[in-house]
Parts: sequence; C-alpha cells; structure tokens
Amino acid sequence: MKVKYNLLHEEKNTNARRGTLETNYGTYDTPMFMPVGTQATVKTLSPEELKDVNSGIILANTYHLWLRPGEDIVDHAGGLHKFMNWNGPILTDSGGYQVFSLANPKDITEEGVYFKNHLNGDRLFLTPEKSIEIQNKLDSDIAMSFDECPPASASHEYLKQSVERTLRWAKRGKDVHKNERQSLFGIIQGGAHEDLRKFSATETVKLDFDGYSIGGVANDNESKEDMYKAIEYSTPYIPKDKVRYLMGVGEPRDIIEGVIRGVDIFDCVLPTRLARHGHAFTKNGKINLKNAKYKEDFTPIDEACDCYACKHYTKAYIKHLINSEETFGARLLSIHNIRFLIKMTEDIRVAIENDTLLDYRKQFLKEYYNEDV
RNA sequence: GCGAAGUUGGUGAAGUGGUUAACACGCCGGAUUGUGGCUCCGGUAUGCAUGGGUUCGAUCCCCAUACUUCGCC
Repeated sequence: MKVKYNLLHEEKNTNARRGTLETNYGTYDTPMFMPVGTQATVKTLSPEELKDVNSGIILANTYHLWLRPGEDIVDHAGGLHKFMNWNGPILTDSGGYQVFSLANPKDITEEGVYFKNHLNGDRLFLTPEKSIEIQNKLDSDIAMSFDECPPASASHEYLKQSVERTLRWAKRGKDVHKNERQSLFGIIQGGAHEDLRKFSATETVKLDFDGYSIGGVANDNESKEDMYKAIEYSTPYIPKDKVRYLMGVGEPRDIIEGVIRGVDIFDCVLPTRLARHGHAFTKNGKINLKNAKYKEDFTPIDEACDCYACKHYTKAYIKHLINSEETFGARLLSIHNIRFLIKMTEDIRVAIENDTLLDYRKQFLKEYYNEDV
C-alpha cells in the first residue's frame, strides 16, 4: 500500500500537526524521528534494540546498498526487511545526498550524476531512473526521488537551475516507478529563498507524490535562521493530507522548530554518530563522556531517561567503554541518544494535543540550552 | 669492584653550539544535522638527570656525581 497520512490535530498557536502514518508495517504517530541505518543496519543496534526505544520507520541508503552488497543480492534475499530482519517500515534515501557529499559539481549532468565509488575508485553513474529501479529492488516502503542536494550556500542562480533540474528528475523517476507496495516522495529544494521554495514546492506537488520532503537543509553550516526559512517557505504549499519530511535534521532544537513549522518526520545521523564519539543527549544539554569529570560519576547519563543504558549503566562505566574503544559503549550511547530523540517526539505529540507546544519549547530550551525565550 | 653504553614531556622517541625542542601515542578540550562509522580541529616539556666548567651563547663540548642497562671478576 501507499502510505496514508491522517491529520488528527492542528496545534492552535503554531503550524504543528499531530497525526498518524499508515504503512505496510503498521501505523505510526507523527511527528516522529527516524533512526538512520545507511547500510541496512542502524550502526551497532539490533532490530530488537530499535524496537525497545520505540523506533518506527528507519532509513536506509540507496547509494550504499547499490555499491554493496548490490540491490540484486538484497532482492534475492527477499527484500530489505527480510535481509536485515526488520519488520517495520523502511524509507530509502535516493542517493541525492551523495550528490552533495561525494560528487563534484562538474559531474552533475542533466542525464544523471557521475560518482567515484568510495570503496574502489570505480566511476559510477546514477540517474533518477536507476535510483528508483534500485529502490524498487530493495523493496523499501518509501522511496525518495533522486534529487540534487546543493549546498545551502549556493547562489540563487545556481539553486534556480538546480531546482528545475530536480523537478525534471522527479518526473522521470515517477514515470518509471510502478511498485504499488512502495510509496514515492518528492523533494523540495531552493535554499533559503522564498521564491525558489515556493516554486519547487508547488511544482513538486503538481506531480502528485505520496509524501513530500524538504531537502537541502543542514548540509553546509547555514544559519539556523536560513534553515527555518527553508522550512517556512516550503510547508504552506504541501497539501495537508500529505506527510512532510524534513531531511537530515536532528538537533533537538531543530526538531522542535521543524515541528512548529509543520514538519511530521525527521531523520538524522547525529544520535548514532555522536554516540560513537562518546557524546550523549541529556535533558540538560549534550555531554561528552570523554571528559575527565565523568571518571567517577556513578550516575546514569540522564536520570529522567527510561532507556536500557540509563536503567543499567553509569557514566563512569560508559566512559570507560568509550575510552577503551569497546563497541558496547557506542551501542549503549546509540540506544540512549535515539531514545532521547524519540522520547522528545513523544512529548512533543502530547504538547501538540494540548496546544502547549510553545510552553514545551520554552521549557526545553531553558533546560537543554539554558536559554530564555 | 672493573669496563662499556646511556639518562630529552605521562610513554616511545627525533634533534641542533645561537629565533617558538620534530613526530607518534597518551592525556585535556572542541566539532559532528538525507553517515565515505575506527574521523576532523585545537591544547599539552618556562624544559633536555644533578652540580660545576669551556664559550658572547649550551639540551647539544669538557669534568664530577647520581641513576639505568649490559659485560667481566
């Protein structure tokens, strides 16, 4: 089936929405956070651990699985769900982000994008059609259109022609997408420019996708202001009965600000990457467990947290694991960090239902960033 | 007891008679937003065993002392 978004409640003081998303693998509450599992695994975590922290959809990556093990192997395994033993929904990114992170501007052509295989140096060519074909074989529940994710600092002229090309690519991808079990999302680009976002959003919506994402954000050290503008300039043009996904965003503050501007879904590598580097989200801000002051801190990462790591382990122990490069440390912190963001979305949903989202933000910013708003 | 070699930061070590004593690890911080997972960026010896001497100037040359390692009795 195609995903179906049900709008349950619109928050009175903001553009936030409370809803549900029906998928092939159950119905999930929104706003929601998707953990990232690029290579068909959320790094260090088992599916059971993902379920334990109340994960809904997870994200996997077309580019990486295309290179290794190859979409045919996943297909022969019976699809991504079977291959990785995940019986929840999966969204696949299209490889569009790798246009930003791996390809040179000169390698982006109307037909597609040339990449240098980061594993063996081979020259690769990815097109909108090829990306959809791969995602079909991977058998994800939601496929993303192949877009160009330009740096936020790109000029208006560049972004304009990029947005237009991404639209043509979206159409080409949609034309070859036949999988009735798999939804297809369009991606809105346009940097922090109101005219470009409006154009990109309205034209993408005309193509009639199953959901819409806002891309090109959080990729170039752009200002928070620009990031929030990019969202504000996009969401008004997305039909209310379609789900809205803000790609790549994951800092606690940005999740709140995204929700306030009408976003339903987020994904981000931050919780797992920070975990591998020894950092933990806590209600009073991000902490670095490598810091010497935690050497003899025999309290949990976050007293308020209900995750497995906080229920059973101390900062001192996890610090020791991280310092010793034991993978169990990264695993415990990944569990905690993902749970932290998911718990945030749970609290946010309650605040939306109660029309108290601005109060929630005020309190969160005070506790986490020590800021008064 | 005799002989030889050596003594540079938390560790392994490079180095020169004359501005800020290399590098690595460790340690102490920071970064990280659709993931090219063992990454990136900073900081970290007011000091080259100790005491004398030579010299305009010594971590680098000379002497003594202490300590370490090896060999011999």
